[in-house]
Amino acid sequence: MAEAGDAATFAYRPLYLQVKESLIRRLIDGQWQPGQLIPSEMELAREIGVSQGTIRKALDAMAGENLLIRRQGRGTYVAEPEESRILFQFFRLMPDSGEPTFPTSQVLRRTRGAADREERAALALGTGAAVWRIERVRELGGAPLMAETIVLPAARFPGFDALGEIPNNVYRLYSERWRITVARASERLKAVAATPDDAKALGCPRATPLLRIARVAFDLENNPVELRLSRCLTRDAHYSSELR
Amino acid sequence: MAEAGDAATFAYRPLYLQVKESLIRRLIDGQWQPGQLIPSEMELAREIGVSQGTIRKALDAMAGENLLIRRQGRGTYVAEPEESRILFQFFRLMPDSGEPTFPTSQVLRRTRGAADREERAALALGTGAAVWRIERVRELGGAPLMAETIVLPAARFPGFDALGEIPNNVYRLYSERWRITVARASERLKAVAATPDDAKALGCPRATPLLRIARVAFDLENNPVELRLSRCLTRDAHYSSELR
DNA sequence: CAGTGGTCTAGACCACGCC
DNA sequence: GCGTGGTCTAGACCACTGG
Repeated sequence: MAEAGDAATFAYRPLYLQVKESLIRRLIDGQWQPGQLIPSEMELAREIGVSQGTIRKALDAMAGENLLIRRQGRGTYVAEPEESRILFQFFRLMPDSGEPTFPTSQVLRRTRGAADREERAALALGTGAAVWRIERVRELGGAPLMAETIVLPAARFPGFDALGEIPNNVYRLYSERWRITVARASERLKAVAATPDDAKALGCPRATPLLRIARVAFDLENNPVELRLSRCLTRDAHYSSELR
Repeated sequence: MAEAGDAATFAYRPLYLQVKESLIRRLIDGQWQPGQLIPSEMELAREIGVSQGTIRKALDAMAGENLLIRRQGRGTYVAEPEESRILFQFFRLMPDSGEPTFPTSQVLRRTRGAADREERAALALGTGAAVWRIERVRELGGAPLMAETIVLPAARFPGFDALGEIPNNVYRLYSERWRITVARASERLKAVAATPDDAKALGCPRATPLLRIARVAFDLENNPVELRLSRCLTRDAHYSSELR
């Protein structure tokens, strides 16, 4: 980290970004675990050999990406996939009135098969790659809200079949069981008509308009790790999006 | 700005936030106009009587909210509602394949009336308040994409009836004609069935599933200034949302 | 070449949480 | 009272832009 200013005219990267990447590497390697208190700014500055201000810029950037949580007076922690954070960060479907709540889940099926064309494209898989598929219904206040299909590359989730019950918060499961951190996700929304299967699962008439959310989730190294297809009833709920 | 550290234990506001608010005030007052080059960091620091670093934090925060555009070597500019920025910032409906494009608009109707319950709630209006309503169809590549109703509080848009043609980019119109800057927007998405009117405007069968976007746009002072109801065909397009 | 924003440093003080 | 992150300052140098 001594060659801070060698800036070969091209490929110049600010020091704080280099520091940030080296710290993200510690998250990827598992050297820093979710929930853990990391060293203070002063300690990191001494260890890495840069000023406290440079460490600060790196940590602030990581906190801005929800990888770290900074708490004045206490320290800096590695972000955890706990319910409330996931709810706020990754779950944009809100009841029309009342507070956002985490829906319950009921798993219908869990199968293994060859990834189809769409799944291979979304998950960057080769032909013939195997995937796990989880189908579940999620309810809010006792009423069905969404039918969901989660598709996981089998290669990234070894021992998936040996798993007992699948919990509601699967991102915590990915983290604890396979050390996979979901860092960001990209969603594509469309309006579709309920298929007979959807109608049955959701208890709605066939061809009811549903909000279809196709989500691809990415890990810390920006590899796609999950494809999720949700078909949502939006009679009493909506997808919330803030633009600025 | 001399009493930087009087911090009455409660109601403490960091200096850079106070500076930021005073600079936002210059935008609201029109002292700084869209597109204008504002004074350099050093000049502002001297004028306001704080360090360059504090000015920087304020300007960076404003740039993060897309109020300013900073360009190394050139200076800091007030953001303008130009096509490409609006497209990127406020228009999340993308073709399934190909680059995002700004759709064309054809205005069907322009009427004035009393705001209904929903409009009053969204725009924070009192009973009996008047609104303008613009109904238009937007097309992409010659095919109808969305039917849109724009609702504006008449009080905020004086002389609206004297307006000639309504341009495609209405945010630029708001800015140039009424000095209203749209700083952020909040959207609620649902799936609905096409009404007969929608079906006619969009040239689709009745009851086709449509993506319904209800957007409320806010000005620099965080007052709602526009309600927009869009019903979108999502056969060849989708709403894009990035979560991190 | 001068001027701008961007980075980096070093040091002081403040607000906060915990003991 | 101590250690943490948060703010504020001052100054140096770097990368980029335009004349």
